[in-house]
Amino acid sequence: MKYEKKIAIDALGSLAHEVRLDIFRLLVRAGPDGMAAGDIAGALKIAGPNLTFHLSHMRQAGLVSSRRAGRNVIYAADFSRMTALIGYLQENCCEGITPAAAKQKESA
Amino acid sequence: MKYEKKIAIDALGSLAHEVRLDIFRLLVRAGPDGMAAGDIAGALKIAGPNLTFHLSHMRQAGLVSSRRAGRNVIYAADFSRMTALIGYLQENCCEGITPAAAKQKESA
DNA sequence: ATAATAATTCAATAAGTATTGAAATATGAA
DNA sequence: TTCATATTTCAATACTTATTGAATTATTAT
Repeated sequence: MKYEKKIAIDALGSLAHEVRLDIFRLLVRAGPDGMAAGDIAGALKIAGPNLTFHLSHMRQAGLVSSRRAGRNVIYAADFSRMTALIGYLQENCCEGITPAAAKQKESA
Repeated sequence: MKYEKKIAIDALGSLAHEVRLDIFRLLVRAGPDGMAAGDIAGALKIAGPNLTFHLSHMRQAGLVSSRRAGRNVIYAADFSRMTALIGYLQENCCEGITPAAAKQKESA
């Protein structure tokens, strides 16, 4: 499979679950500083092991990064993967429908 | 769950599979006229029942529409769901990173 | 060193998704 | 009507993903 497509599918699959979408939105709102795993668990009421499972999934998909800070592990949204995904969808799945593509079409 | 979020998750899940992403991209390229199920199966080398399974999935998610034409059933991409998905992701998962949002931020 | 807190790993189970081949339905042609 | 083509339904199986509770590892504080 083409590399770019695999990246896109991994990101799509990672976001296609309520818990993970909630996590990602929370981390987007938290910004670059991110949030401790425990705080995410508290905010979304998810059990520890389940949270780890979903965060690992998202990290594998490149949607979040993590770093340790004392006994906490801080997770942060990785925006570049998100914008790459949107770019992929616009280029491959829209064909002149989105504003950006429509603009291109206009000037062609 | 919020309605808009459910719609987004369904669309994400529907696109998060190689076969379905391939189908969708094929239908996007085919345009509004769409393609007969058999032609999709031929182009992507998918067995009939499996194709039906994936197309049903996508129709349920609102990504494709279908109509019968003689003995063929024609499937077409539904662009509005796709653009709605991109809009959702930009609004909820990007926070001022995409060009559009950056523009808004600029003028704010 | 001991205890307390934070997070992860592990193993078991439950739940959901994908694929296949055979059978059924729908339409059009001879 | 009978036959051929197109698609779907069905049932079985295989595969993947999600959830839970118990045990483990990592870090800090006493």
